[in-house]
Amino acid sequence: MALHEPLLHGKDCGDCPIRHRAVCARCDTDELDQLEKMKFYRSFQAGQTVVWSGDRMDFVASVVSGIATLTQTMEDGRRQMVGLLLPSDFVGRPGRAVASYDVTAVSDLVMCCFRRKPFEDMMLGTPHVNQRLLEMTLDELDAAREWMLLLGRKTAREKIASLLAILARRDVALRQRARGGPLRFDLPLTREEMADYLGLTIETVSRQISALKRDGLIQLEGTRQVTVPDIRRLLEETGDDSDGGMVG
Amino acid sequence: MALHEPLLHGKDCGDCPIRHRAVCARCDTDELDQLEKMKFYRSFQAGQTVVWSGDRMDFVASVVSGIATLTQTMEDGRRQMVGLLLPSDFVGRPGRAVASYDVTAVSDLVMCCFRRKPFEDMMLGTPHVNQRLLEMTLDELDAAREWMLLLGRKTAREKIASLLAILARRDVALRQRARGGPLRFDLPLTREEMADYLGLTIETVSRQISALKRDGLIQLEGTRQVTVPDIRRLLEETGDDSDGGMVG
DNA sequence: CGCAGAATTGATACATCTCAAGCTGGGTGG
DNA sequence: CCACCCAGCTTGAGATGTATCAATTCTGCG
Repeated sequence: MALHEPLLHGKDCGDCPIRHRAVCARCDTDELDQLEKMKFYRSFQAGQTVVWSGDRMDFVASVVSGIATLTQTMEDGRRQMVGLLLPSDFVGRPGRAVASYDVTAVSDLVMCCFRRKPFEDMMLGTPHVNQRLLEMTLDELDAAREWMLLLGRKTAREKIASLLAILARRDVALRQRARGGPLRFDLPLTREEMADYLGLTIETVSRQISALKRDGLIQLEGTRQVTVPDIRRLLEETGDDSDGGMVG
Repeated sequence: MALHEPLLHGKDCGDCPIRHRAVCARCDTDELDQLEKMKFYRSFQAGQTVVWSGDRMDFVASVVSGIATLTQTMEDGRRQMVGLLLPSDFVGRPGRAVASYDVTAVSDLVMCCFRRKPFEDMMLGTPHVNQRLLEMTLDELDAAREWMLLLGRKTAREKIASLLAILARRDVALRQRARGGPLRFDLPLTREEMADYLGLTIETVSRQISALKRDGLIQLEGTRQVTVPDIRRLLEETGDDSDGGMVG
């Protein structure tokens, strides 16, 4: 296990790629110093489990790079993904030492972990971590509620289109591409992971992706690289109000 | 409109039935005084809309008594309930003046409203409201994620059983009934509201309730009053791990 | 080159939706 | 006090979307 967890100690928060978006976003230099003392980095390979639901978890953490998933599993094996964790997202719950969900690295992953006790103590003293964490939690709650609409009411085609639109949007945000041009990005998830996220089977995911391809809404290079020639046409398939802030 | 909104000003926070569970739970007397100055009560009749999604909302609020729902509606009319608001639950998002969801009173409802601006100002100064709101938001996020599993992976029968179990549990908590005995409670929701909550049609809700009745898992008095002779048998139908803290 | 996991495709089953009647119970007006 | 009415609910029959089961076919990689 230690093999895959090289120590990245001493890395300076000032150079951190998620400094301005993570739970520490509002901290001043004093507070950052405090955090530095309780932090340590951990790395995971794609496919590794970060924690199992029900396990004790002595830290909370921010995703620094890579992607992780939060999933729930029923006794008979049915699985539902309940969160997709991207860089700067927060993992764990202050005040609760036991994980509520399985956390899995779907790509190579680096996390910035804070020892639970000092982190909780800090939250009592300084408001900045609290305020930022509240803001992030409210955002996650909104995202979860949007996903509830998707899971409860959307058709399989709408579900796939919605997921692709979200991934495309994320890429737009990252790479600041010109508006209106074709978008290209890599799917970070396997078909099975997409199925778990969307409440579908792997076969239905595959069929709907093929259908979107047939209809010219997307193109595929291999099985992972997606090109969206016209994002507006894809958005029309999501079932959402047109123009969710994505185009002009 | 004023007809249905009698002014309940001046009511003392000290006597408030949700004093110890709402967003103000951790406030000291000074902070309560501050809140008293920005608060006002509003009442709604069953069926009334509190706010429409997209509307400006100049307050945030706590449910004092009654039940409200949070719903999203798609352009073609498909609806998904994304939250059920019970006494002490919080409505609105600090820092956002526009409602994200439709809020509807499903029973007669009293809300304790705080004017937005002073409330937001207070959150910057004192940590207690912030801390409590974070805790409540994390609880809501957990509930939303549990609901994602239900919406994405559970069968219609499991969905109905899960909802009934939750309502039964809530009643246990309120009335502190003896363990093991039969439970009786009133459904706060119509079949249509249940359908919107569970991602089903009204007909499927009705059929599954009839099926649970046929199988002796529940009894019905009229259309709203439910008796659960053996809660464990009902819990077995939810698909969840047995014994979610409900029975000793 | 060939293998194993991932993905696609096909045929069929089945759960839930849709459309269409009825039913029920509580309220109202004659 | 009864007849009626209406919203909410139930039940039925048939349609449909997605799951299930079963082969193939890709794809990346040793």
